[in-house]
Formats: sequence, structure tokens, C-alpha cells
Amino acid sequence: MRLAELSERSGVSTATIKYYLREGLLPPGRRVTATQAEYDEEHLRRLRLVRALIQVGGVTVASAREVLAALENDDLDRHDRLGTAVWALPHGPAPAADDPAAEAARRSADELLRRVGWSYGGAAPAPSPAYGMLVAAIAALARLGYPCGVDDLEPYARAMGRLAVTDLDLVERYGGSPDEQVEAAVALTVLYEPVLLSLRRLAEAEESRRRFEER
Amino acid sequence: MRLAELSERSGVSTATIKYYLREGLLPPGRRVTATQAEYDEEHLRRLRLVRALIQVGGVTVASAREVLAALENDDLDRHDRLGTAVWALPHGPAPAADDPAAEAARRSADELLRRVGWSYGGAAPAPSPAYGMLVAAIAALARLGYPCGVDDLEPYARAMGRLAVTDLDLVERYGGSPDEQVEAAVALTVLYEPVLLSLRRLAEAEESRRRFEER
DNA sequence: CATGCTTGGATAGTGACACTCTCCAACGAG
DNA sequence: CTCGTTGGAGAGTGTCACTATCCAAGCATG
Repeated sequence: MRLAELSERSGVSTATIKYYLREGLLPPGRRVTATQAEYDEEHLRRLRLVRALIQVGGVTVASAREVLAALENDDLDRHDRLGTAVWALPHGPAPAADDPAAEAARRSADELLRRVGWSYGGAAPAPSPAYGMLVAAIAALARLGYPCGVDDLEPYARAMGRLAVTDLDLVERYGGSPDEQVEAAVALTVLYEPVLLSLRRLAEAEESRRRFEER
Repeated sequence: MRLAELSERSGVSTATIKYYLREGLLPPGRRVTATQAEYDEEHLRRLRLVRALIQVGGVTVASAREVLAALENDDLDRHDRLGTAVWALPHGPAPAADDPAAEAARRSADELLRRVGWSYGGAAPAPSPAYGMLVAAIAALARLGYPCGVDDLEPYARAMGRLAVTDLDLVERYGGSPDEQVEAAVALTVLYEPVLLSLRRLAEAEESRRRFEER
């Protein structure tokens, strides 16, 4: 199909598709003549994934490029490809090393991860960016004086541990080749984030109504 | 304290504090002379909350202003103030009404909320922005062909329902006046989001290692 | 073949956003 | 008195995700 049809079927403007091509988020089409190119279903699928990452997942163009590159790296096994892709997802700046609140937060995080038995934290050779994100969030909570001790955090960690099992069950049930499974795992990681956050807000509204509403 | 001291104790530059004052995120200080103003602990606390919302929670300045305004609206009870504040939190654009994927997603979302017994969904007089966020995310998943049926989503909703109870337990244990509790509820809603997401990514890495790592 | 529309590629521009810089008059410590 | 500091206001900066404009090369039709 031509660029115009790719645009029509994806709902993305031709200008934006050209931008993605330039930025390397989409592989170039098969050149037919000097000024025309042909795109296929794979391009459409990839384009939809890019849109979902950027619009729904809030991933930046630069991060999306890294994520997609990791997905296509045939040198890695499934676990490492998934790890590398998730590594590239956006995460706030790592907390400063000299901040006392960050230092305490780091200790809380380490103790939490030890309790639930996860690696990839501060003790790992290369802690995941998600670990830095966790430390920054705990430090911010502590600075504001809100409860964020290990006992407070543990139920959240256990809940996420259970959900991760559900996540990967979905991925395996989704089936497909290992390549497709890795792509599915990344897509589900990112796209289920707004699902989780919106469900949590709805659940909190419900619970707040039960506890606080005055009639 | 002077602006400079407020800056020092919060770690926010004076230029940025002036910007927040201009934008109405921070109430003006008590004017001492024509060119000097005095700030107190309440300003410091508010400033830290603003920073946490913006930097850790990823809330925009405009949204933060609305959230803070809702917190101070004395006309509402606790539940409504919390609801209004959470209402103002950022959420993607609501899905188009004429999109068939969005329409199917809306039906899934409605069925899901019916199953777990929550209001504030599509059937409510004014559905929460979180509902729109949920529909948009489900629609994106469906367009990509990933599993997002009601049965797939239900465990996530139930998990978030349980966490919401934990959230509000934290708020009530935190104590303080109703005003402070509402502020705590908003802060915990926003600041626990990165905690949840980072824990989920760490948990997925762990689960992926268990299932996929080749040795 | 002439005409006029479409296509893909390159370049520069736009608008939103969160700051950040510059200037200025009024303090106030030495 | 002087000279650095303070708070306020407006303009400027850097980033980011597009988006509008050009242009030359097709292709479709008379």
C-alpha cells in the first residue's frame, strides 16, 4: 500500500508517518520508483504499536525508538530482549546520591525487594531504571511526611507480584513466536499501565464514597 | 522566611518559585515592605507538594493548579473535594465517539465496572476522566489485537479494588484534620502511581527471568 | 505529448510547556 | 552612602511532537 493508504488505515496523518520514518520508528517502505514506496501489513502493525506506546503509554519518540530496537535485537534471548526494552521505557531522573531522603528511600527499597525476593534492585550489578523510579517516589513521599515505610509498601509489592504473573500468563496465552511474545510483553507492560492507574482511581473514588460521603 | 531561604530549604530555585507564585500554585507571601515578602512553613509544605505532583507524579502545572484549588474548596465535603481533585489529574484525550474500537472498549469497560460494582463509569451522570482513560487504553489494546476482554481485565480491577482499601487505610491512619486527609489522599493517589508502576516492572522482570531466561 | 494531480522526501516552522534569564526599583547591612 | 540583595514582571530558552511548505519525480487523462 501507499503512504496515503497506510495513513488512512491507521488514522495517523501522512505528515506524522513521514516524521516517524525519519525518526526511525518505522522501517522505510520498499522503493518502487524514485519517488514512490510500498508499505505492507507489518508496517501498519508497527505503526499502531508506535502510536499506542506514544499516545496511550506516554512514551517519548526517543524511548520508543530504543524499545523497538531492543525488540529486534536477535542477539538476545527472550528475557534479555524484554528486559532491554523495558529498560528503555521512560523513567524520571535517578535521585541524587547525596540527598539524605533518597538515601533512606534507597534503604527502604532494598529492604522491600529483599522481603519479596526480587533481584534487579540496588544490590544488582546494574539496577533497573524502575529501581531508581521507585527510590525517587519513596523519597518524595518521605519528604512530604507521608507514610512509606517498608510495611506500608509491602502490600503494594505483593499485589504487583501477583499481577506480573497474570501479565505473563496473558503473554503466554497470547501465543505466537518468541519474537511476537516479546513484543506482546512490552505492549502489555506499557498499555496496561493506564488501565491499572485508571482502575485504581475509579476504585479509590468508590472506596472514598463508602467512607467519606456525607448525605 | 525570605524567598531565598524557601528556595534553599526546598531545593527549588528562586526563579522557579517565582514562576509558581505567578502561576498561582503557591499563595503569595505576607508582604513586609514594598519589595519584600515573608513565607512560612505552610508555603514550604505546599511547595514540596507541588514539586512532588509535577516531578514525581508528572502532573502539569495547569492540572496541579486545579488539583490544589479543589483541595481548598471549603464548600465540598471530603469525598467531593477528593473527587474533584482527582478529576483534575491529567488523563489522555477521551476516545472519539465514532471509533468502533472505542465503542467496543466502552462496552467492555461498562461490563467490567458492573462486575466489580463500581459507579463513576459510563453509566454515571458524569463519568470520571479515569473512565475515559480506561476506555482509551482498552481500545488501543484491542486495535493491536492484544487480549483485553472483561475476563482478562477483571483480575486487574479486583487487585486495584483491594489496593484502594489499603490506600484509604493509609490515609485514615495518617490522621490529621479532614483537610489534611484530603490532601494526603491526593498526594498518595499521585505519588503511589510511580511506586506501583516501578514495582510492577520489577515484578515482571523477575517473572520473566523465571519463565524465559536461557542459561 | 501536454496538463495537472499525487507521491515521497527534505527543511523549516509551530505551539505547548516548564522553566530561566534579564532588568529594575526598593531595601538594608556595613 | 554604597552596594549587594530582594521580589516582581516580561521576555527568552530548550525540548518535544508534530505540521506546513517546497520540490522534483511519477502517473492519469485528453
